[in-house]
Amino acid sequence: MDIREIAKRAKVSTATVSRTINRVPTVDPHLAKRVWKVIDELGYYPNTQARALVSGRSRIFGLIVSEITNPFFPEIVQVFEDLAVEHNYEILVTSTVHDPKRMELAVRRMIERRVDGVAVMTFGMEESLLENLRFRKVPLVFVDVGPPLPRISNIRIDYRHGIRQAVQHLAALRHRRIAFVTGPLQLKSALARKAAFDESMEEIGLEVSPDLLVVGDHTMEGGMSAFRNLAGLRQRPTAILCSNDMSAIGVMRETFDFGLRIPQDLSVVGFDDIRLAQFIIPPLTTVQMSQSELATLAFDALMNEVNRETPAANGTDYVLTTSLVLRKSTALAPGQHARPGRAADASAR
Amino acid sequence: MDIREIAKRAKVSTATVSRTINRVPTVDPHLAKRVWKVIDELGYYPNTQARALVSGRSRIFGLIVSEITNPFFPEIVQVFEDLAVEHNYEILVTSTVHDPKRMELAVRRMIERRVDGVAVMTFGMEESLLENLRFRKVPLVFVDVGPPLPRISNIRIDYRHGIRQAVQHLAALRHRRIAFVTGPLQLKSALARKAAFDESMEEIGLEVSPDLLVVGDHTMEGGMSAFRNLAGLRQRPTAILCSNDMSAIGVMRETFDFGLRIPQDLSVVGFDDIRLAQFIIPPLTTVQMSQSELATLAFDALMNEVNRETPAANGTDYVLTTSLVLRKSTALAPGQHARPGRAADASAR
DNA sequence: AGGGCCATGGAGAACGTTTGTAGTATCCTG
DNA sequence: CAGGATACTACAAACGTTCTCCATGGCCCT
Repeated sequence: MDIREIAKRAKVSTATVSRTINRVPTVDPHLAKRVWKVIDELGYYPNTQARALVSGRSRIFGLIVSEITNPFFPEIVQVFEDLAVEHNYEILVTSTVHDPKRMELAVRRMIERRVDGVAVMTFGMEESLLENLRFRKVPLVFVDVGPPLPRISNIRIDYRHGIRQAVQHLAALRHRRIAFVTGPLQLKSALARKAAFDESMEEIGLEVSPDLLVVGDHTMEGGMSAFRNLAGLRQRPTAILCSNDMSAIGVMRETFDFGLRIPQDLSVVGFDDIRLAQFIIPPLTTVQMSQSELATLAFDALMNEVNRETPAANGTDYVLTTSLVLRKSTALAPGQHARPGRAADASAR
Repeated sequence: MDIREIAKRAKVSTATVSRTINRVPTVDPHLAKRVWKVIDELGYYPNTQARALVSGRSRIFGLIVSEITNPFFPEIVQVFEDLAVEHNYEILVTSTVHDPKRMELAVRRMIERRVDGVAVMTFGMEESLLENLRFRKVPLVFVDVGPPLPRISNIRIDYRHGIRQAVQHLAALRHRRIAFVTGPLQLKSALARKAAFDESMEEIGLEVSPDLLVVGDHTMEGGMSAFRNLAGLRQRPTAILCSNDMSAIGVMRETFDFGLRIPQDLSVVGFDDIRLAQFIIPPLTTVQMSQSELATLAFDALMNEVNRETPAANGTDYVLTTSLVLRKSTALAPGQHARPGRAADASAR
């Protein structure tokens, strides 16, 4: 069943049917009604591939994430899908699992399907492989790492704001030995988080000794082994800030085996605010980087680019800020009692 | 850049280029080489929509899940995607969020994109809306709930096997008051799990009092409130079997507030074996229903159907069994000491 | 040497839409 | 009532492939 069948039965030309479906205003309302009637009766659904072929727009957006099984991403996928559906777009999700081969393949698949744009939510892995897409003038949106070129948008994340709040929150609770568990250091976003931590500490005159900087990998296991390192220190930290929530959860899990209580014996702060963060015991204080806002910005960026007549020479930037959300995993540093004290001054030495 | 451009530069016809790309064996190796050279030089990628239009096969499979943010599903999506890529297929994932409207829309989208098959992993919600797909002769694969019709496959889940193991495991640990937290009762799979529990209990002569059957909703919050119900009982259960892992995790979280220790004071068993199950404290004993096997079966079912010359009259069935995986959330019932006793006999009264 | 067969390549018709352009009623204006 | 403007509608050419014929040429066999 195709558009011709509809045309025949409605006694009009295929052109009119097409125009009716696409709601071109010049078609006579009477005729349109007749056409719609036939369409409904026959249960006709237009063939998107034929449409795409002639119109040159596939109405598909690619969405590249690094690991869909990482709890951070499903939320993004969900929101992105919602928006896509709403705008009559389809999405092609792909999860690279940190494998350049898969990334390359994903790019090829997207080009073959002639996607109208691609959102790259891998936080700084292998963007070089996307050269091919750029070359073909496909609108792209990155998180932080996109080059300043036409048709390339960036969502700039203000890591500093949230991390600074977290550090100051801990300092206010009289923590002075604050550890930081980084993410994988080849990841740009992990580097940026660490930098934000360093700056925030320096700003309030707190020293961060190398002991207290331990590298993780953004997984729960990474957090667990990070804590084991930290626990082996002569002087353990009283608070740990983690580069993401999964690490924080790993840290918390490991403290359990050491018989430490959170937050009484140790404060823990995460980053991301994945949904799980509010459900663990105790609920995790963390820096929120809204996944739904991120997805929305990415989608809008693509949509804007698609509808733009002439692309901006240096692409467009969008900003996403982060901010601390307080829950139950932080408390006054051990040994500090809740009395007006001068402890905070010590940090100014 | 299209196939004609390649043809011109390689000094052959478009037919030959097409044959070369599709590796039709009748093309002279010499010529083929020449064609490939041009293709590589120009970075030509065939246009999938044009291909799909003429060949009548889109090489897209739909994948409908109920909630991608539910930790059970991302694993399925990942495995399904892997297989799809491997077979040069694309997937259209959609998450219905238990909304019939979204389901209906998803069906429309899939028909418009002319998918070659759809895997419906919603475990028994709103299959009626898929009538439209069946009508259009699109191969479908369901979990348990598909009707016996041509081109409709089913993955039959053997809930009983795993749940029976779980029940017997608990009985062996001398639990007699075993509670069951169900899923949402409109969900077929939840019903099947409950039925398997009932049967398994009856089989070993253990009574299941109505008190101990509490309905949950497959979420963590549901598990939490389920446990609150159970805790209010005159006689609390010593073990709780849950219809899924999220409920179990909720139960465990809530026991924490009641000052109960798991497994010493209460044994908990989940169902699904989501990845998270092994990372919570204590690691959850649960009935495994392998997500990757499920995804693999679903994909293969679709693939088989697509390649079948004449569809089987009643569709095809595949079987997935479940089985208990022991971790740390179960122990001897409280008050029972690890001595050879006659306690088990009591259940035979 | 001539005929027939096989291997291979090419022409061109689909596939189901959109869309520019040309055509035709209908209506208004003078 | 003629003539032109207006408001639609129909025709037909794309879009980029695949695939069915059909043609060509080389080779072998008698």
